[in-house]
Amino acid sequence: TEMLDMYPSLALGPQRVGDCYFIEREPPNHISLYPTSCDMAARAMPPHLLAPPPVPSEPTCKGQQDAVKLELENSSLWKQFSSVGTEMIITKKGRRMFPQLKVKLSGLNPTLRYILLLDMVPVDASRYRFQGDAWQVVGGAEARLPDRVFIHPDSPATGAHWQSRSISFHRAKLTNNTLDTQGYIILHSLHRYQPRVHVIEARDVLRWGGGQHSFVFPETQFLTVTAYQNNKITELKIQSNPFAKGFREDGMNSKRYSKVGKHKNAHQTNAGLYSPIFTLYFLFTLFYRQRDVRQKRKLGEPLDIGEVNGTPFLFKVLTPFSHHPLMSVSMSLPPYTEAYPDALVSSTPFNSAPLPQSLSSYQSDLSTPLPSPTSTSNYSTVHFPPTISRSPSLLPSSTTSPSLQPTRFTYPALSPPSSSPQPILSSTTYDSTPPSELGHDQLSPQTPTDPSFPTLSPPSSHTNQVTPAAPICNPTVPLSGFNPTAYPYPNSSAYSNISQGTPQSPTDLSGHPPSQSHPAPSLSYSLSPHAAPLSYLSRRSPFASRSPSVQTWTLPNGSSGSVLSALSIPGPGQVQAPTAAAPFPLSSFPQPQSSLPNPTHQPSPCSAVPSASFPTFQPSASSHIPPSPLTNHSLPPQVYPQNQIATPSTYPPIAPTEIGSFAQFNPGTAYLQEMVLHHPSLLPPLDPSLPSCLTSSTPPALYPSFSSYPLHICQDPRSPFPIPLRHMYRQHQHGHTHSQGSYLDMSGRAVF
DNA sequence: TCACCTTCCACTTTTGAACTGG
DNA sequence: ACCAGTTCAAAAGTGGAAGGTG
Repeated sequence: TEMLDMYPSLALGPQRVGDCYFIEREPPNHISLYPTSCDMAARAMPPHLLAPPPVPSEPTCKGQQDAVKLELENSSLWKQFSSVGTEMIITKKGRRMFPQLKVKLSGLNPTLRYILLLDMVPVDASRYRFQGDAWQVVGGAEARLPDRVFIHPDSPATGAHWQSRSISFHRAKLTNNTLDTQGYIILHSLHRYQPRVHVIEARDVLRWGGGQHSFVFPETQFLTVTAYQNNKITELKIQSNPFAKGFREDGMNSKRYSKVGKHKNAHQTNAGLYSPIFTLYFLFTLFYRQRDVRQKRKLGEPLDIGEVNGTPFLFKVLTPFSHHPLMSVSMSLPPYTEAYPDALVSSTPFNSAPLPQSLSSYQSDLSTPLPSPTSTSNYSTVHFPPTISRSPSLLPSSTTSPSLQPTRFTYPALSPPSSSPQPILSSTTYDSTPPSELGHDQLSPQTPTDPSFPTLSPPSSHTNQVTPAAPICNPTVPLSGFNPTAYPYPNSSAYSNISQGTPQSPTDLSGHPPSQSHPAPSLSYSLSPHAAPLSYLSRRSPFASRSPSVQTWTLPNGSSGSVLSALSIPGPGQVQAPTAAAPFPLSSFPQPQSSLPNPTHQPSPCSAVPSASFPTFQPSASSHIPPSPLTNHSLPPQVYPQNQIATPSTYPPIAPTEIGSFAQFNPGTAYLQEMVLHHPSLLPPLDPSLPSCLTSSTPPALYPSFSSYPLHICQDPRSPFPIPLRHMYRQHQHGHTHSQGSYLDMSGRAVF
């Protein structure tokens, strides 16, 4: 009763008792490094036992309409760091991230509850070293560590709650202590990681996963270090991080001028970011009313799960041992054992998703629909051939902003099938660079900026004026020629442009109305049914040229262009097709345009896009970049049948390749293509009978970026609960505070 | 010797209990 | 007794420096 009071919509189905939920990470090849009994049991269970009957959803495209969007609020700051090569300190005791991951959610059902998770996935399988002002690959990555997920302290909270404020994951800590017991996210030093944010619908404590959306912001990639390697990063950190004020030489707080100007700052708390409730009692709140928990704490009474109803509930994260970027991935949703109330179903965007594995749009790279127990034939599986990445080195050539020149990175490149290197971008046309977004995110005006990001250049114009990018119209290129293998994850430049996309009208980049003019190209197969058109703008770094111009790429639109707007993809404009030696055929697609007047101030759009769908981007330090095999568009598009699993034998050798600035998120290993597989026993099958927003030409959903490390939510048929909630509660009592958020490790333990 | 890591330091911000007043 | 606002010491978050480790 109390629980129902707390969660009015909570309706505990009898069959749920004893059930156990997991957030599971599964290796692409379904080989779990840490297979658990629960997981094994789940897999052993017939699909129909795991996947409840699909909830009758409205035959509408509401899912699209209400597509969940996640925007990176402090995108400009991230871009500044990424332009230099973001480094994150990891310590034994745990270190927070800076910049913080600050996002804004929208598109949620205000009445439903959601859980926000943060995790980190390796960007590649390499270890790096900072040498000669550049990051270079020095070997293979170390064995993957137990994955841990940071649960936002507000979780679970209603959609209204999440949408009413900025969401910060600043409390998440990174550690290099593999034996960490605090539950911090364990990372290897000198490795590259990509943060991911997951939004999971939690209708009630026993029914998670009504919808699952994962978001990735390429500009948030970082390299882990125990001590800063690049002094440019150090400078940026000191200038940007309030805690580092003591190291600023200019100002009253400089420790060199210690005792001077020292003052306590008024309470600049993050009030509003975190509710005083829920947080650390994340799981607890699933069973208790907050006041009950407080009361028990006051009385010193232990909180035992048995006091609730004996329903085991847990999240589990499985860590894939092997994580070759090309490995297959699988994702599953928690099956529901009972249909949601119609009202709820209709009110939630997730439920309307017709396809089981839709990577819906770029708003969210993961949108998991309700499972269907009867069908498994529609699992969308895309197997991408090895990604070829061989990018020409990019060296800072300009002195425009010497203090923050892009750091060169050398990434391992997968051997291309083709021996003839092709420039990813052989020729570029530029338009005016949008004004800088400086002054944002605590950056001082003097903070050197890297022109690599459109928002930062030109350095001389640190104004808030918006200089809308005026992408040159790109001749429509048949998408049929689109070769997924040639399009690794886009670099940050593209995103930076996207985030600052100028377009504001619903016309596509080529001036065509959204969605019809251009038939879905062959690429569409790799896009989710909700996939939106994607365009990229890349600006040449001032380092390379004083004549800023813009490259705009538009990817095929897998479905309606309306979704694209969520990505804040640059607008109107046109697509500048790569000229000579274009890595791939380009075409302009309908591009929903942002309604925001000032694109440069828009939060960074989530890059929740299938990595394979991104065109390879080459930092344009030079317009005469040596050809890259990766961009060899002569390679025929390869479409793999669903359920096809990539075999390690297909992995190309890794060869060190300097691919330019970290900030550029160079193509290649940074975002390797991934293929999608669905867990046969856990994945909700696609019900063909369900209404779909997809057009007949729209291929099955493609699992988006970083699908190699999917976040799984599955139901375990067995009830044993490895760790009593009371234990977690006690941990909390003696450990972190509620507001610190909570972590889940691969073993299913919640660490507070 | 070197790259990398750990620990400590001095600084700052954040936090929350204690206090105060209505 | 309760609530809201303020105060302030402790805790926590910073990068630098020195030393340790392999």
